[in-house]
Amino acid sequence: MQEEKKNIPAIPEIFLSPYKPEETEDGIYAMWEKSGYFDPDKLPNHPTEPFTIIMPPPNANGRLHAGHGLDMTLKDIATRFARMRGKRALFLPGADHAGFETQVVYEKKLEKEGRSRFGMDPKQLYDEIYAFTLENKKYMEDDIRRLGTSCDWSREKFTLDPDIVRQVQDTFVKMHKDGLVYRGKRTINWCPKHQTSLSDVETESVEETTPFYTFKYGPFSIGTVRPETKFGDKYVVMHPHDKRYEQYKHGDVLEVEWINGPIMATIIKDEAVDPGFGTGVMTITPWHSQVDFEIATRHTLDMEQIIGWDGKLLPIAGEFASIKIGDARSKIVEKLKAKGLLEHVDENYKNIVKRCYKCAAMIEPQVKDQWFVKMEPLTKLVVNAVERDGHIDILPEYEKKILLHWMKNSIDWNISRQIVWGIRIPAWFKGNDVVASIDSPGEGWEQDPDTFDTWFSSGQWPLVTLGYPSGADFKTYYPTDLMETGADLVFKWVPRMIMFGLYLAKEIPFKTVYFHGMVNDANNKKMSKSKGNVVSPIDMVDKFGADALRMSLVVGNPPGSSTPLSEDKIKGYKHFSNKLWNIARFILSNTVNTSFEKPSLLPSEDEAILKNLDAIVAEVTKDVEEYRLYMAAEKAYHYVWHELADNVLEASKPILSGTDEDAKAARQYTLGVALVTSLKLLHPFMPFVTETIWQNLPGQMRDADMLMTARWPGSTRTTTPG
RNA sequence: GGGCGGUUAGCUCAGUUGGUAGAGCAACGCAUUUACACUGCGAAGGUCGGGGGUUCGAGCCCUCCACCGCCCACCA
Repeated sequence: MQEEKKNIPAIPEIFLSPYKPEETEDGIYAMWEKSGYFDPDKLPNHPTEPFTIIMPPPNANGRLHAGHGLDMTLKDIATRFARMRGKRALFLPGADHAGFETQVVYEKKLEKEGRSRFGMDPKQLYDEIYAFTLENKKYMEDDIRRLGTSCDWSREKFTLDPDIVRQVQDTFVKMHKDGLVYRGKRTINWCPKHQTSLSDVETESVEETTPFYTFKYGPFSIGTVRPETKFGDKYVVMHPHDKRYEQYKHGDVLEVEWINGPIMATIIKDEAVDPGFGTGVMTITPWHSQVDFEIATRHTLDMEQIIGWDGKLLPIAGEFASIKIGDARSKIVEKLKAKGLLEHVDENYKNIVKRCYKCAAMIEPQVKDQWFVKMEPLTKLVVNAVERDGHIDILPEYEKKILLHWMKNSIDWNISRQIVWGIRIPAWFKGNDVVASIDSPGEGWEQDPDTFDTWFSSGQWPLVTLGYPSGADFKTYYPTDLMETGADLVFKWVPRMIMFGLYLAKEIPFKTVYFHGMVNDANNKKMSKSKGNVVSPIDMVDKFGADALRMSLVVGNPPGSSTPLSEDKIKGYKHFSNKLWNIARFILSNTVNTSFEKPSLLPSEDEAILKNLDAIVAEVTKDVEEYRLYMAAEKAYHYVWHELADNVLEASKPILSGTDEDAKAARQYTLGVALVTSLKLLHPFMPFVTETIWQNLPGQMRDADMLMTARWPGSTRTTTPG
């Protein structure tokens, strides 16, 4: 045995033990990064045809989660493929200050320390969150590196970089001039805990069972689920054609006994009332209900605030003033009952309640002066571009329907946020005058204290990261090739980017949108902290290597669908890394000192092996080109393990140990081609193990110093390993 | 209420323009030989949710039904 070991030909020592990703990955990444090849302008051979992916900037307030793992992997596969195909491949990384999200995280931290943002100096709060974010940003960036992401760090952008802020503010000023933003007193979603307004996509509608009360209101019976808002209800509304109430005329006034004594009620006839619901009569609270607000606007009725910004009843509530609305309901019902005004309670009534998507506090509709984006002219641009011109591919295709449906039904977008963590809105007030301008218009003007909704700035991300409007990168790399992001962003982000791209640059910012689904736990259940089934991608990298994680996220995971992530699956691909490692070991140890010259006459068995390999190369290439990455990965995997290793290598053993020197040389050549081609095919999916092997190949097998910049295989008939 | 998916092996899911049903995991049997036990070989496992239709041919296209899931929504 010992004697035989000595006869094993000399191959690099690293192959004598199993593949150990934990010992090589960091070094390989450092080598790539140091080479400068992540920067497309520094690539060898100076390619000209650009290929661009802008990274959806991860929130800089924490570590990456499993979804980010998938996110980075898919984009990195596309980037590495493009780079190997000789494109000027740019993958531009970023970090998101994530306005409201980060502020929520920071407020929790403050709460733990027994502090509160209310009453804090805004500047100090901003600075504290800034420091907190920068610290976390580093961890997030390290995580991106650990996954093998080949992005150009020299171009990294943060959403609060001065040039980004400047351009976002410029856009606002331009939109104001174009009449696309306006200041309006409108119903907004107000979170009383965080004391800020929220856009519709930042709220969650949940069905809940709430008692439905019917009260006596003068001669009428009115229904409500929110008695605590009813103090100011001095309008009673019914449908104009409702025969039951014919005797009451629009504008009639009558005195009714109500919560805190008699009030004067005015009859309003409006078609918004459904005569078939309840008694067909309702009172309205315009300040705290969208529907009521619209009715009141139609008839120019008074509106009065009942609930304060802090979620407590205002003085209009009389004896109930300063009580939190959550506690007020039962007390008010009791009083109305005592006054004999409670007619009926339906305990099983189901209605939709809106809650803050971060803290689940009940959203209080409030009327507030806010900045709104006038959506209709902009969504029209998007619908035209997406529907008619078809200059955009959306994967999976059905997401296009969802996107268009949303664009066709969107309502004006509230972009004001009452938080400090974000880009300040460049608007100035003096008395009743309003000016949109980056700099102060002069003496006595005060800037709007509000900041932009985070999607207002990230909606311009593909533009601003490339230096719109005049940057050199913008000219070279815009529009980008691929926007790959989570399917949950089909509303929040993607349509807004298209909107801004069309509005500002007159071009859709990307040619293809690829939506990935959720990464779930092994049982395909949503990961959540409370369920304790969260899998950290970095833990998996530590345990099985980045390549194994990447493969397990990609294989069998088509666009749009959710994928289960299990340790078993990742372990399986770690085994595959090792399999590839041993394939290299076997081929190298059987080809020591061979020149890899193509023999003048190739035996038919070798021809067949190469022909088969060509077919796989063609299929994988086509699949990646058409973004069927899940299939490309599986095919490459299947070929390498179950064809190359199981069949080709096994069949080669007798030839390699035989006495027919011509057949042996031919097979050595063929195996060399097969190894090099396999490494290239797998590189975009498994960059670390393939590059590690590449670095240990003899020079005559390599066509580039780094596999990362090697040529993507075409037909093996024209390829030699050397 | 509106929109969008899904239903294929025990489990998790692929299946590109319609052309002999696939993978991984699990389970079963066998095997230590020029790489690899983080292995190899083999066998087993499916009336593709149900009905109807188009077609020479349907997992795939059309239609109806059932069940599961996701998203959106201002009936008080």
